[in-house]
Amino acid sequence: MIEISSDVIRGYNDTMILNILMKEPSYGYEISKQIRSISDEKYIIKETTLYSAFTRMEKKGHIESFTADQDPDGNGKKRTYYRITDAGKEYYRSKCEEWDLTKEVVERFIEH
Amino acid sequence: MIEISSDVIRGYNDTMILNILMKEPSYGYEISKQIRSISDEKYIIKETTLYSAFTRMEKKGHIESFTADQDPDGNGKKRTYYRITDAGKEYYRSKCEEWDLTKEVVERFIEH
DNA sequence: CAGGCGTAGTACGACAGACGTAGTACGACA
DNA sequence: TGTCGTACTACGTCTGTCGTACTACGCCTG
Repeated sequence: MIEISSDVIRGYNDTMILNILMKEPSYGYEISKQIRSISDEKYIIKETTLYSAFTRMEKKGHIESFTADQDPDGNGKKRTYYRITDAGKEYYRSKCEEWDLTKEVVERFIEH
Repeated sequence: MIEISSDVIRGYNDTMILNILMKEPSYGYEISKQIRSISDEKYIIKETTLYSAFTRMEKKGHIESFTADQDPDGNGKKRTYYRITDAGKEYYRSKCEEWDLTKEVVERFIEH
């Protein structure tokens, strides 16, 4: 089975994360599971890659973090959630446009 | 105008170069011009990126270098040409397959 | 009741590939 | 004479990914 190498997807980790956050705020572990399932197990993001993406994107102002209880019934456990900002949405949309262009260009160098 | 960022195309520089070398042996400057024109000026590979790709790919055994005269009439000037090897062809084909998969996966995270 | 698994991360250093900057060298052409 | 196009090379920096390792809590099972 062919695997997706991270160098290929490198430019799109942030975009994938943002795509998930466009629907609703979420947190690391959940996002990682979603990427895995949306891609049919074809792409599994590494923990370190994911969490360093959060730090980077928060610095850039594309996401915001907040903590919330793990259970609604609220035992003390907290999780770090992330929410996409307006700047993040803007960035996500530009990345989508960029993708269409990139896809078209790369395709010219691919033989089927 | 949207520009293709290098992180996106990162995993495909080698593939693009190999695509050009699949047709015939070529050399740095010429390959750079071809990438530029095939992509309609949308992707311009940096010199340093290109030449370091040659070194890397030669080490991996995907390409071979040889020198040849710049003009067929042969004044002393030489150029370094590169030729794709069998291993390089194999690698190129696998990258093309990988691309199809990657494209499909990334697309699931893109909104149009 | 001990140990493993799932959940939910953090810390740290290594590495590869792309990039910025700069410099070389030669010929054509104005 | 100087600039443009051709055809590179050298060197150091930066960014993002990855390997490894460690913490901590709760649940389940033997």
